[in-house]
Amino acid sequence: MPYMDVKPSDLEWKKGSAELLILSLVEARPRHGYEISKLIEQRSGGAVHFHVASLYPLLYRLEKRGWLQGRWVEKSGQRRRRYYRLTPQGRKILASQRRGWQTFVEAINRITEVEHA
Amino acid sequence: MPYMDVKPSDLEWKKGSAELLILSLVEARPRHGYEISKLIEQRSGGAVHFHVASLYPLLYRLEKRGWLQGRWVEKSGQRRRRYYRLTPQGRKILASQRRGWQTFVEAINRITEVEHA
DNA sequence: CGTCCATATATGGCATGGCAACATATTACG
DNA sequence: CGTAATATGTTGCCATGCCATATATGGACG
Repeated sequence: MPYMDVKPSDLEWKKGSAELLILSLVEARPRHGYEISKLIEQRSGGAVHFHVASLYPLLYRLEKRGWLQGRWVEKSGQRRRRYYRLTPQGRKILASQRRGWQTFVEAINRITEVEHA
Repeated sequence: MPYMDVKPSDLEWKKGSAELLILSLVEARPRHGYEISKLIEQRSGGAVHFHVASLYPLLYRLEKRGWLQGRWVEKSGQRRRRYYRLTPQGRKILASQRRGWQTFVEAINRITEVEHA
């Protein structure tokens, strides 16, 4: 039976938000993919979850665009990790996306507000 | 040259928000597709725009799911219009989606907040 | 020492949903 | 009569996220 799930949109809302999330999380310091995915879950209290199958390809895309720069780090007693840091261009994009997200949310709120009389 | 657009996500953010927008707009009274698309543009100040190629198929989906009920209305001096009204089930879904949207936005904001020291 | 779990990265194929482009009608206005 | 605004509709493409699966390492436990 399809459409049993009352909230299919919860899944769809995520689309496009991943970029902003990742850029934000590597703003303060470089992080690796797995760390980013854990942070998203923790900080959202489980409300938002990005699968690794979405995350890694997205990291490659962001690096390809020059917004992130990745670097392999190998430490004894650890599996190799690829740390991504925000490039100057990425920093500009992040600022722009933060503004855009605010504008978007305000617009959605304005439209979906309960009509008063 | 690809990726010239600094904000590809602005387009992606919309994905999934359309359901909430439409359900909200037919909450107070029945509306037809064209009216809904105009309202979205007006109330968002042009920040959000849904193309008809997204809108009409979505209206059919929502009707198919029993969240909306459509009805043709013909008036002299007007092209025929299909007015959609919110069903009782649709009303429940709308309430649920409003809550879900709030939760989602709060989660995103929490994750993307600038880190304080 | 073997097994299981958490860590960590990677990929092929699928589903969803918005968009561009195109298409059809009707009414109003000059 | 041409053009714009209104109003609905469809086909095919593309971007993005998900599922399932795969590989590899280290630590804990028995």
